[in-house]
Amino acid sequence: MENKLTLYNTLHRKKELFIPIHSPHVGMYVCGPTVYGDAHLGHARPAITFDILFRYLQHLGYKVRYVRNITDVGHLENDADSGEDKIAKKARLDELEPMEVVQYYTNRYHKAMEALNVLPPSIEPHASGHIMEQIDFVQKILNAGFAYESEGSVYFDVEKYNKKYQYGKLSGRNIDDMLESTRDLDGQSEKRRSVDFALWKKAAPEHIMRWKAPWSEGFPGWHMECSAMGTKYLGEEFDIHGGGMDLMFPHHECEIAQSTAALGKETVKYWMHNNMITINGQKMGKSLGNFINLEEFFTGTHPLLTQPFSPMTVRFFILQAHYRSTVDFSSEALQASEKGLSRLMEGYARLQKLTPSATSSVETAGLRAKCEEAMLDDLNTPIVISHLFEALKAINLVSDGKETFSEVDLVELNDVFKLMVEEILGLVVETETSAGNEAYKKAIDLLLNMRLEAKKNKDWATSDKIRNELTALGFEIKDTKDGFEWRI
RNA sequence: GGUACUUUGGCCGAGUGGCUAGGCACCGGUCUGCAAAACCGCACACGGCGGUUCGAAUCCGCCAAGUACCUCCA
Repeated sequence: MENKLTLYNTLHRKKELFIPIHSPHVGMYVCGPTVYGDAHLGHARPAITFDILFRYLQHLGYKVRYVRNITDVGHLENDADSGEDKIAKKARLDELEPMEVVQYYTNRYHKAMEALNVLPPSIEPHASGHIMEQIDFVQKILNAGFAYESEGSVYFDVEKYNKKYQYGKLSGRNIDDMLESTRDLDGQSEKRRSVDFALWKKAAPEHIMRWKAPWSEGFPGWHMECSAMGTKYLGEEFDIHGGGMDLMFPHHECEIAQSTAALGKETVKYWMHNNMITINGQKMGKSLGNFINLEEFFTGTHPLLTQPFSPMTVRFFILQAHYRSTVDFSSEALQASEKGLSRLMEGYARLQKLTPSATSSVETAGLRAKCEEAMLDDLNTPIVISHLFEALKAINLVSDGKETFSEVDLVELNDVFKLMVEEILGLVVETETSAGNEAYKKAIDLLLNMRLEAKKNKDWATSDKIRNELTALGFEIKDTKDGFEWRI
């Protein structure tokens, strides 16, 4: 497969040419949500970022197996290896079975992703459904000598691992510094070192989520699931592992250590991380209490929002920034995106209705190559969008009858827009298509046709009455050369 | 304290050693019965101080401000 896709590899801090291990197959693993609460804007970012990558790799002709997990066990509340399981806590508070909590939020996550037009992954494994694989993985690490048992729990021996391999290579951390800065906190823990992390935890008597293992009845450590499920479905070596930047340490660092310890080799070739979303310059995070649910965006029911924003607006907003930049949220920025998106989508709709002329009077031939080039350069979606807007100027001029497109150019332009807008950026026109909706649309058309008649007869009073009252109801009426357009 | 990153016009947000990113807003114009939409034009941006260079916002150094990670978070 010939292409020049470059991706930024966090492991080496630079863009690298993407060469799959087993072309044309590509294996891609992305850390999914811990399902103990509603999805928020922060969840939308990796989902959309890696959705773009998934779509684009397929466009390039690769056969992609995309695995995105659901974390439903092992993710603890507090410092690495103590505190309550997040799911269990939510279940206790709501008086539900843990799996009820999991199912409820998984369903809601799917619904939100669908609204954002995020394609479902090829496989969506649950941590709780892969306990056996995780136990096996822990056993492998023990057998390799990089873990120890303590009071029924199993911990990863970071110091010993670091003597043979390098712990901290992904996040750029130095183990000696880490040991030094935390040494005085050590003492009564069952861990030998504070930097060690849990592979298996013995369950406390009141802990309801528990499974039998050789060491105790308990549950796997948080980092275990990704190592076990990633290698199960994608093999001991696979191409891409993605996730939010905040997962780089400790989660991904520990994953690397686990896999390398158990298998004796590097598992992931390209590590990719999307940046964070900020609110007023501050990271959106659970502990800060400043995160906004996706549903609140869609309904506009959050104090920071001045109005509802549609899923496509949110998607477009995220795509207008590069995935490795932080993007600062504000109602103002969202409004700008909303307007920009509707201009883009209206222009695209107009394009599909244009009629060809004998020749083209404006140049748009380079659009496809320019868009591809931007995508190949580490998925530069903002540049793709800027090229589309430039082409939009030509489209609008032709639509106004000021310029012309030849049939060849028109077909090409339609093709590129369909490819880039719909298939790669995944932007779709948001419309409801029920029968009642159709009838309602026809009724509006009828009214506007009556207005057209009135205009012909220079009956401005009637014409303005129709337009003004529709405007008052929230419609936007635009007169065109030979008719009208409207939207709500 | 350690590590990393960021700093671009009113707002958002790309980018390259010399060539207009783009969007939104504002203002002016074309069009229109009036408007809206569309189109055209407009602001002539790159944290500060030095250095490298024929030339730097883009490379290097120092400084300043901010953010993130080092605990859970996408």
